[in-house]
Amino acid sequence: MNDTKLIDIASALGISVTTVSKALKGYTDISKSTRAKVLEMAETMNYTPNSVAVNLRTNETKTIGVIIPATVHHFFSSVLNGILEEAEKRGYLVIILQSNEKYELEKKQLALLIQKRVDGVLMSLSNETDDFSHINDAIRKNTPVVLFDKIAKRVDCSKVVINDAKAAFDAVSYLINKGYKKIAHFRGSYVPQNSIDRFLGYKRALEAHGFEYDSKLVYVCDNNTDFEDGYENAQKIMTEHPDIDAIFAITDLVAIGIIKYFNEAGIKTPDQVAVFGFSNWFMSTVISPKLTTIDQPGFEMGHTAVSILIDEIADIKENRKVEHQIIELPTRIIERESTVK
Amino acid sequence: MNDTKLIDIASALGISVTTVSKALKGYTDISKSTRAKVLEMAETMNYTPNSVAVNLRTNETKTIGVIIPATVHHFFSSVLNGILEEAEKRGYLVIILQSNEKYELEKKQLALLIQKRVDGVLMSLSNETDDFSHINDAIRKNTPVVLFDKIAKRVDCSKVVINDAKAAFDAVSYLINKGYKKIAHFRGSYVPQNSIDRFLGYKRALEAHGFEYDSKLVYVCDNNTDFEDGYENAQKIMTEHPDIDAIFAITDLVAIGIIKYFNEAGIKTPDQVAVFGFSNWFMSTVISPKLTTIDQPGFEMGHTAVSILIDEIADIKENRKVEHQIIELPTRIIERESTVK
DNA sequence: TTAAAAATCGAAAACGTTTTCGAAATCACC
DNA sequence: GGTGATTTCGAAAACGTTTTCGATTTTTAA
Repeated sequence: MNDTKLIDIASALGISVTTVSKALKGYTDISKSTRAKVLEMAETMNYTPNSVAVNLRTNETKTIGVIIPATVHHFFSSVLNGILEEAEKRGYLVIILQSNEKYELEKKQLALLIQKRVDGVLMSLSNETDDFSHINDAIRKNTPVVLFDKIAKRVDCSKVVINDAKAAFDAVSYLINKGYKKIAHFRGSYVPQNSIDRFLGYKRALEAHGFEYDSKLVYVCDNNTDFEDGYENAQKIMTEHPDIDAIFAITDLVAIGIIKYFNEAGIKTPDQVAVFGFSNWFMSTVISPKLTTIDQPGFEMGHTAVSILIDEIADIKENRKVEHQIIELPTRIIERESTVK
Repeated sequence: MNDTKLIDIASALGISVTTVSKALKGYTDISKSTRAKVLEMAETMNYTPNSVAVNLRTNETKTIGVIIPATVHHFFSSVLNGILEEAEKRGYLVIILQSNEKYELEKKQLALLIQKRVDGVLMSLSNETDDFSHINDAIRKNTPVVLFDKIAKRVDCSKVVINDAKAAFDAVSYLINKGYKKIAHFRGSYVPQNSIDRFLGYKRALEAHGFEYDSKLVYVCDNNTDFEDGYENAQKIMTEHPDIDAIFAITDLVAIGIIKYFNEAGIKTPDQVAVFGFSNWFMSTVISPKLTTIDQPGFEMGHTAVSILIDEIADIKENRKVEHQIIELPTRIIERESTVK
């Protein structure tokens, strides 16, 4: 019922709270005999320290906060797994918050976390976020922040990302090298950085290989909860530009929508039109034909983000200067059926 | 840099900490004028209370813990979303832990959470768990626990579940009513309750409709991370029992594996063999033919679990007697292509 | 035997709040 | 102007630890 505290052990043994505390923490100025007695009594009384009291005294909570923009799905699931695993390994607990792509909520949640005295926070920015003062505030208050995936270049902190532009460049170059001639792009909406970067990678790859960029071959898919967007735009592009032979989609989800339409419309993939996705979500092996895509290492991203954060927490605690790192995780092409004839 | 505390406001205003605290919390024994001064000063000094100190004093953390057995994927993603949304609405933070289906880890994590003084915990049990003393311990220490999805009947606490046996019964009855005559079952491993219950539902449905149960038509799929298990067992059953005309799979994942094999082997679904899944994961609409399945309301499960937990927390705080509830969320059949000829 | 050194312990302050309870000041009323 | 009621404030204890620093005891060395 009532948990036992230091003072319970102390009075049971007729010694002071100080001695009990020191004995439990292995201080050397306690004799082996009383130390043994304390340990035994703590064991039988089933003592566990009250973390809240410890936190107050030591001014650290061994807890990190995580703010993700979107519903826990697909890519963020992997990141979350990486975060949880590494945090567990390092002895940290993790508090999760979702900003639902809202700047105001993100700001409020960050304030909540630092009020909660988390030792650090991991964030992936909402699509709306273009003011970063809340993040700078947190850092100024000595709560380190590391950004992952959806970052802002202008804020001075550690980041772990993939190179979206390069990954997209590679994808489109791959298609070109495979002999595809008229390659469309189904892009995301205009604000998020990775949407922009993937689009730029597409454009640059075309230009680098002497293809001319045609803005009419770029379609916008801004719904990222189901594949209807890809489906409908696939239908549209095949009436407007029936002679395309490949589509680079911003997301596996969009790519799935495309393939579903093609399958229903009797358009052969990849023979008539190849499809290239992005992220390597689980379902990309479920669809038929299996989807060629870019592997986005979510698990590693979570892992290294936590790792960097905890290192920075230690640096701050020890009054060392913290060196911000920008880690760019490698992506790679996963070649499957949707692009090989 | 250094956050401001009550005493900073107090000394800036030349009043006591007590008065500041009371003013901020709206006590009525503070004059409107000093209250206004305090509020303004708190605003300009950018005061936010130190939650750790508050927690220590008030003995509550406004935080709940969640322990899930498996990697955050598929079904648990939905549950997690429900949990996060409802917790946010009720003003609670949530700490997430994964037991990786290990009893020892689950036990350790639960201890960690109550040491952290979370106000309550939500758990879904690991497959290994068959001793529930850790849960009873938590409850005895006045930390309410509510179990969801993977529960234990023998522990006395609130639970939110679906009726796996009934859902399976409904699924198989549906197949029978559709005219399928020889229905196999791809079950899960032998320990988890829902694996057992779904199997029982299958068996009872057969018997209830005058079909005879044949244990040779039951195959075990105990790998729940990919669909290879379903794929391989589909291959196996079609050589051992080529005359089956339907399979009820314990999971959408298994069902996907079956369909993938059928697609590759030229076995028509549903014309030759119908396939019925379980859970209504996103990918069940990605596969072709689209999968008929049981909708398992993960989001609602998370929602109501949090709701019940927070109510119990309040009950305990107010010294009311807590009444444990067993909530059984409704499931329903989602009819798609894989079972309609 | 004695002085110095080492070993062992505990009082007390501190972390930042909240809340009880009593004191002081102000008010209302006759 | 005196009494009682009301308003307004603050001292202090409490939440459960950790850690400093000094006090006491024991051991060692001469």
